[in-house]
Amino acid sequence: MKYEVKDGFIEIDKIFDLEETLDCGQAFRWKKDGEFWSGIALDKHLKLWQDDKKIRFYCAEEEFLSTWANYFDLFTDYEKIKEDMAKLDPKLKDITKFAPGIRILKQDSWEAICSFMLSQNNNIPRIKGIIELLCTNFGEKTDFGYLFPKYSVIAKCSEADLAVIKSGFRAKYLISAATLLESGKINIEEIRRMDINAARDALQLVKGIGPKVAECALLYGFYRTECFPMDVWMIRAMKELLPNLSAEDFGKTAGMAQQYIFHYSRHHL
DNA sequence: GCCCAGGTATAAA
DNA sequence: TTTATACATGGG
Repeated sequence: MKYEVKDGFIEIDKIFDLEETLDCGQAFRWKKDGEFWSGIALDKHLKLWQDDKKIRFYCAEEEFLSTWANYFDLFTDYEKIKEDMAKLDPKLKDITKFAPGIRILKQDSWEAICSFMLSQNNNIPRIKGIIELLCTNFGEKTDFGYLFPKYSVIAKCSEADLAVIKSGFRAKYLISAATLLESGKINIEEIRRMDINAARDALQLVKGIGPKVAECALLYGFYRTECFPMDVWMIRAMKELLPNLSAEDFGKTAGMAQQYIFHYSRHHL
């Protein structure tokens, strides 16, 4: 990973795009303010900037290397992934070109579990709003904003306590996940080590996690890129654009491919 | 007002 | 085992 240490920021070549990556329905806490993107993830705050040639990370070199380089998946060659996709089906070339700067973020597991439980039967603007309320009401306050709340805090909550986040019927799902994690009946690190089907089964012990949310949580929260979340958009895309392809055809890069297809289908179907 | 949203739990067939 | 319906809330 090539990078330059400048005065107050780390600069890299523009090997991905901030908007396409931070606002494509995989993460919900990044905001654009003026010419900067900023957000809180992994209990840290980051401000970012980009132009046609460069991306800047406003943090120390140590934090860039220990945290953000991995979070933004900078060690993975997405150009190679897109080339392999184009070989699978010529239509995939147009699909990747629509948002060539997408990357799959390596998000916190618990936050991803919550985010995609909250996403069910819901729309992206409101998902963001609910997560914001969840953080401001139950997350630790820092000088740079509210952290994503720990599951130990949510495990102590009643549905009535969670009414303030206006998540509706999804509140009990958050409590179910938090309680199972707090009790040790499911464990993030164990799920990380499981084979993919055992991991799916473990997550679906939570009330509120079905096949789709489990797939999202494993892709975005555990970086299991063989996962291929199928929602209404993906079902339409696969039917209309790629009827001769299935998730298995993408192999270990299914999740990456899915994100390009999802983004494209939301804007073109 | 109306429709519907990156689904799932639950009941019924 | 497959299919239908309720679900809380608010964005568009």
